[in-house]
Amino acid sequence: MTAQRRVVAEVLDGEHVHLTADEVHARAVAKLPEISRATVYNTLGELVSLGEVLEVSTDRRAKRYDPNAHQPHHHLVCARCGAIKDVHPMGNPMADLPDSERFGFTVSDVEVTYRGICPNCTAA
Amino acid sequence: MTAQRRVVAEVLDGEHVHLTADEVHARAVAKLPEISRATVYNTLGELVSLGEVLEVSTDRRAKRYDPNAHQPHHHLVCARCGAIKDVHPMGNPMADLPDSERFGFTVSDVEVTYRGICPNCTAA
DNA sequence: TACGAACTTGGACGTGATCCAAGGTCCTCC
DNA sequence: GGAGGACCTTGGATCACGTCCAAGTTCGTA
Ligand SMILES: [Mn+2]
Ligand SMILES: [Mn+2]
Ligand SMILES: [Zn+2]
Ligand SMILES: [Zn+2]
Repeated sequence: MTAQRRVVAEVLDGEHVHLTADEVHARAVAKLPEISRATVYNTLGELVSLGEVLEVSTDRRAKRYDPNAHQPHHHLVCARCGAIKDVHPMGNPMADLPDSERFGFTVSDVEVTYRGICPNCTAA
Repeated sequence: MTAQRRVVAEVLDGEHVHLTADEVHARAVAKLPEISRATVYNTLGELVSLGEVLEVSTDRRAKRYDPNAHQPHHHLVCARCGAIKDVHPMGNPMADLPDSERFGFTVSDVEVTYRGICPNCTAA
């Protein structure tokens, strides 16, 4: 556990957000000025392998890193400004895929992304 | 309607597949040797705007172009080899998001991606 | 035939991510 | 304390994918 890794972990800890690697880097630099982008990428990659942080790809821009890894959830994304909310749809989407639609796959995961316009963007 | 556009449309027509722009280009070149990548990108972009073709982003690699634009469906993806199947889960995932989980958004779309291991990759 | 709109082309450019060789830190063993 | 080595960090090079752009081409119309 180096100072660099601690800082990256701190940036993500507790905050219920979805930051890009560059945003994590910017916040890390505020605490440890000389931390490099490469180290931020390395550390984020390790946290993802450890299951402490999730990668979220709601658009084709930068990946976002989600520290809310222990409570399963899905995402609601504003198509205009990119704002992201954690959501918990009812039911179990996995159970909604009949065997006849599984083509022999061993299905292990399902990811649901809702899209729409957020209140801010609706007002503007 | 130029020869180039016709060829791109032909490559996608009828086939129930999910090709990358490069794969479309490769197949187009087989029919019209001097078609350029730029034109393939332009034409795919137009087909997407017209609603004739869907963009599918199941991973962070190249976008895939899906001519099955008229029947709503979701995708089942092999985490190992990337194979993609069209699937039709039961129920309406949109209806499963309670108002209390919408945060004032106007929700217009939902995208469901199942992940697992395909029979080929399970065998190997 | 002359003109102009629309299309095509190859290559330059942009973004996000990964790779890599060099240098630094720190623990262990003598 | 000093040498050795494992592991980490760094900046810049490189990569993949996509977009942009200026120049050239095609083709319908007058
Ligand atoms: Mn989240
Ligand atoms: Mn499809
Ligand atoms: Zn918004
Ligand atoms: Zn597979």
